[in-house]
Amino acid sequence: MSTSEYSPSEVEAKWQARWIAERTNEPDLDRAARPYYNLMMFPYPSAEGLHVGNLFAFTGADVFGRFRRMQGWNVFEPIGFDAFGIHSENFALKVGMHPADLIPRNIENFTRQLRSMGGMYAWEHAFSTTDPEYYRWTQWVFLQLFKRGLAYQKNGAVNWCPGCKTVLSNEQVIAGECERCGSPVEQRVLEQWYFRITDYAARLLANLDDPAKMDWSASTTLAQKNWIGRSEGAELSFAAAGGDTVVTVYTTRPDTVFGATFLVLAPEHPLVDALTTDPHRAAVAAYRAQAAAKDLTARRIGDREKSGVATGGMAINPATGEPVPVWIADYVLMEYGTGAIMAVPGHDERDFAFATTHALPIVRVVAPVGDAEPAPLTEAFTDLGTARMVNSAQFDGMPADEAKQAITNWLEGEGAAEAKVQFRLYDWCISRQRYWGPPIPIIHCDDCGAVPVPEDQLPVLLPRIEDFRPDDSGVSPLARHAEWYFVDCPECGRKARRETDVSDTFLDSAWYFLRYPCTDMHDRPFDRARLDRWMPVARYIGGNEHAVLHLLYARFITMVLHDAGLVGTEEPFREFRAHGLIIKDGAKMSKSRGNVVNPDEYITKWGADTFRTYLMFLGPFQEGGDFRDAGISGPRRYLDKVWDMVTTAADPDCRDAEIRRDVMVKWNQTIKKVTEAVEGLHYNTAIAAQMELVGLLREQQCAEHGIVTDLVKMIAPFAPHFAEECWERLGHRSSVFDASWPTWDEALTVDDVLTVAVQVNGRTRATVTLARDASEDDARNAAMADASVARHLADREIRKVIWVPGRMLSFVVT
RNA sequence: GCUCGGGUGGCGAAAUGGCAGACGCAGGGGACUUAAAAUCCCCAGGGGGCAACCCCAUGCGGGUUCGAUUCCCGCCCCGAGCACCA
Repeated sequence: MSTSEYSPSEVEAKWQARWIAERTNEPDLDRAARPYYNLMMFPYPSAEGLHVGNLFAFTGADVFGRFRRMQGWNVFEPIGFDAFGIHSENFALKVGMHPADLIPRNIENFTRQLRSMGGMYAWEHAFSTTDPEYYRWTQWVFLQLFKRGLAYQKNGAVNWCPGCKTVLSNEQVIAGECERCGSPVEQRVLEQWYFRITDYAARLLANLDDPAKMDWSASTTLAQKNWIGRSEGAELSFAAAGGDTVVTVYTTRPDTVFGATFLVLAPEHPLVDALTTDPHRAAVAAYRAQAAAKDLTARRIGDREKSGVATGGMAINPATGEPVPVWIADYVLMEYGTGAIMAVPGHDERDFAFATTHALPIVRVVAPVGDAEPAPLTEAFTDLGTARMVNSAQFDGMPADEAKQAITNWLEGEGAAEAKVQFRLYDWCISRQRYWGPPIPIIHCDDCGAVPVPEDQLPVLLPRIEDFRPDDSGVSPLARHAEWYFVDCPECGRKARRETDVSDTFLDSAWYFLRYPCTDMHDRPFDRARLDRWMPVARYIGGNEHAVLHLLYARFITMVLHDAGLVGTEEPFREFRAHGLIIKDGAKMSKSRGNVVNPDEYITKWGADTFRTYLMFLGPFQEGGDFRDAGISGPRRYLDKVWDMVTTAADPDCRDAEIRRDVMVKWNQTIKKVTEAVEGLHYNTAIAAQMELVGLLREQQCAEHGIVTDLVKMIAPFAPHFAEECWERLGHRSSVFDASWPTWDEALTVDDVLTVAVQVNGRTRATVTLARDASEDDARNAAMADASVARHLADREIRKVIWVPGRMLSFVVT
């Protein structure tokens, strides 16, 4: 290989081969002294290959892993493929291939691309979620939840996409349409499998605020909190007039109970029949039918007209003792709270709109302090802060936030209230009526019910069938295959049927990080002792599009396995950092916009190291950046300069020269700045700082061996092949990633002369050069001696002088 | 509608109370070359001035401060997420 010309293709091929041959990136999982689990979200291997957005995320995570490794950690950086699911299946249908043929091909292409970018991956631990050796244990995870009563079946109204012919989660429905194919979504009732994640709501929420367990990007933590949606309030009882039926409502504003002028039940509420009087029966039945026909999404986010009908029934307000009418309306959701509300139109916007539409009474019970004669309401008054109670009997005059507690206590004494914490989170539906996923390991027997497949009979292999296209029946294509469908019941031996739903891909990805360190084990999914060394994941880097679902499900599954004594840690990810998005032409990269950039051509043209450095340089990693290929020549020129500098530094005829003080200072400053910037994921400024150092070295014509050595180390996380080659040319035999990260001398990060700005009335008028330890008087004398400063101070009286040591001197004059 | 980000040169960006625009791209001028590429040097927010210098400038408007891109209040625009959660 030429020593004078930098040839990325040669350098990269050489080091990629050597890393594999020497197992450079395969830590000893059982004996690592300082284990550091560096995880990135594994990709879905699409037919299009990795795009620049993927590469940006993976490179950013890899830079951090390499940095930690040079700081002396034993870094485990695995990679794999999340290859089950509707994406793969729909694409296979579209191109007329079988996913079992398509996916290996895609994985091969992804593997090639991931190798070419030079990630520090422990390839010996790679897997695909579609490997039977993996999904065997995904099924096992299902059984652990089943055993603990956390997996159950229920009939539920679900979103049905007639295009994809499958159930969609609420978050896959965008404005009433399928997020994937755009078909209008319908409502269907199906029996499905759910995980009881709501049992864990309080713990999942509490841990978010426990710094001993979690240190996550603030935006991600916040998204999870909002998703779990804890609220505090009370359940209040309204006795139906003239009967023993009691309607229980949930409210977060028990202070407003005196203003509750009617009740609203969800149309599906079980008490509707009992409360409806004969004259209203027909209207109620019609309204319920209409609500049932609406798909869930239209009902959730459709027009905001507050429709509803009266039942004719009345209930007694427990605070006022007055009868109030009971209505039904589809703005009240059966899934949340008790499926019934007390409507307080004076202090809730939705109730106000409803009362206005249906001419129901509005009573004000909270008013701002200072409103002597509370004005009639023209809109709901929802402020709580400084408000006080009115029209509320013995509570009048009390601050509203105090009244919340006081009224709950009072009604509790009357047996009509109970304080209650409510969560917005709902149970996780894991059923998919599709083909391309792990079959749910359950056998349905007419005598024994839902029987788990014995663990020693796992995996329940997904059979290769050619007619995997879903139909309109709402049943998985697997049901059409009798030889697979009918089995003997594991308990009684009689003829039984397999569960034909497959599980959600989010289940595959809810535990994959537990499998990575244990892929060599074939008799168990993972090993407690080995996981105790590596878990929790030290740092997880991924996109904020998974802030809620994936990250919450992974936390939930880990928590369940922890409770079962199978995993030592309750929280899987010690640190999580969300990366930004790569924008092109002002928009997120996507196929539909036609602005997707294929990284291959850039790697071929510029080299992976240049491309990596460019991606990390174009903007702050946690915010993303704007991709434009014009900028890539900068990082390449930078590497070329370093290459030349290494050539000089490696020359034995090039004697180490005395290092000038300012170079010494810049060297130490750069190490400090780069170290701190990489630590904070400010990769763009870390690279900028290195460039500054290179600029100064070139200006001084200095290629001192020690400085160049440190520079190569600092480049290494960004341009790993390049750095290995430079390292070798500097005379080293082992990997640069086994060298230690450079350190700096704090005393040498400050120059012995400083430039200090001089301001007069807040405007900079001059700069003066001072010794590092100059006093205020020194600065003042130097400043007064400056002609410009003197002019601005002439004929003025100095009222005040502010001295910021080493930075600036400010005169305040008349 | 609510929540969270963000708005700085021609462009990507930096600076989180102290010289706004580091670093890089694109641009202009020069050197080298028969020429070009590559490389190197210089210039480069806007305006005024021969110049020393001066004024304006970080989405808009106010405020705090000796000093504000940074902190506070109000508004506008862009992006992302959530969506009748009682």
